[in-house]
Amino acid sequence: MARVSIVSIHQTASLRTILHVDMDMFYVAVELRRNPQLRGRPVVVGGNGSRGVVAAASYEARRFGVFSAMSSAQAKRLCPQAVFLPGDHDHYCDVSADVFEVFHSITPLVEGLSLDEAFLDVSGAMRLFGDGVTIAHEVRRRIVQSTQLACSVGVAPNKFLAKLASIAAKPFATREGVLPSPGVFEVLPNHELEFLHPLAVKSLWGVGPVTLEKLVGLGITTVGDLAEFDLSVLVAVLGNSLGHHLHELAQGNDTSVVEPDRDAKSIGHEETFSSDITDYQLAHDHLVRMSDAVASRCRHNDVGARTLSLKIKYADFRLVTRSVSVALPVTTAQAIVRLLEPLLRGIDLSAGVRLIGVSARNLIEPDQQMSLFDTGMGDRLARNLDASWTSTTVAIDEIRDRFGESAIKPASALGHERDPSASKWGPGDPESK
DNA sequence: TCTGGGGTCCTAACGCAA
DNA sequence: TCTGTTGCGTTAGGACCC
Repeated sequence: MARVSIVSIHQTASLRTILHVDMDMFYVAVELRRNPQLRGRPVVVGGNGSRGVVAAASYEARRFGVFSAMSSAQAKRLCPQAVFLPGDHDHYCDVSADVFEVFHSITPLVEGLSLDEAFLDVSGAMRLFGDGVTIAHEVRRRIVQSTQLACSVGVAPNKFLAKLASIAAKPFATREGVLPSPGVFEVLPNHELEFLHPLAVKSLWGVGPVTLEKLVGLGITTVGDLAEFDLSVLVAVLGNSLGHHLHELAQGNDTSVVEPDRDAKSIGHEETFSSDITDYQLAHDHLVRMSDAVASRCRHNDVGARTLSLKIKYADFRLVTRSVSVALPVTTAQAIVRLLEPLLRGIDLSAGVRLIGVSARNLIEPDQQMSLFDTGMGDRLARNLDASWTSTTVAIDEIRDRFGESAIKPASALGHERDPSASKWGPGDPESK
């Protein structure tokens, strides 16, 4: 706790220097490192099947209009001569660990956003290493030395601007060739708006296709337009949270701090099938396999899940989710399957299922579990508690045998006397609506 | 032969308890 | 005892990010 308060006091100091480091075409660069003969050629990493998408494209491939998130099929049409690689997530994780080791050699205040990018709060490291730009060059030098990989670094007084600055620091692919990149780009204090206001409004964090369409409908195309726009209208159109959020960003304001060691909020696994599924038994087999993958990661992270979700994407891309919460966290595949099985049975598979996903949310660490006994269901369980319940592994059968059917109902129903003829799964049951 | 897989955060509706 | 209010947890869905 003491460390957290020191971090927050330090980071709320009025003048911060934040770095956003983004590896250049990370997955592709890692592949080129172990296959140097591919350098200079268009290379695409991503799902290779008929339903795959591009995870990363080399600058040479981008010249042909290939970008991440595009379907692999379209990428092949645009650039048939590209080398398509399936991707090796485990290897990328290993290389990412080396990159993050470099970040931690500069400052402990490192917040990873993904395998290949992170925020660094270097406000406290400047006495040792020099100003923000000097540190940015030092980070680049150390990463090249340690991994032979290139990165781009944005330097700014807050996270949001640092993120935009790193984009400005990146190489840019055009049809004619790849423009050289500065590698480091700084947004100076008191010059934030000069940098920010000419940018397209879609470059703001939180503006995706849907929000962009609404903003364009209001006549807003640049960040400058947004900054001048009436806040009350913005809130009316975008909602309270997003309206205020974007309005603040447009003024260059972002008070969020660099948060090291953020715990995962959910653990999930999902798969798109090469052909659509209509058979319940087959769907059930996939459910078991994915539950096992999720449970295994939960145990590896030493957490139990109080909420389990099932996600189904139909052949026509309609998406449905079903979830169930339990009083005590689960960590076994058996328990997850027992909870999700009834939800899967309630879903009509006849339209064809393209994707099934399983995720664990409401994650609880073993030492937090005892706090469950302070509330609701916990009181009842506690009276029957013995030492074995401190285990993180709780099988549903065992809960049912020892505490009755109500113990596996949603926590909202716990402690309430409900009509036994009412829905087994409470208000979330689609059958009960 | 359009549209992955890993996540986070927000909102609305609803039921229940105080 | 009844009713309305408020707050909270759960559930479902949507938008967004890399």
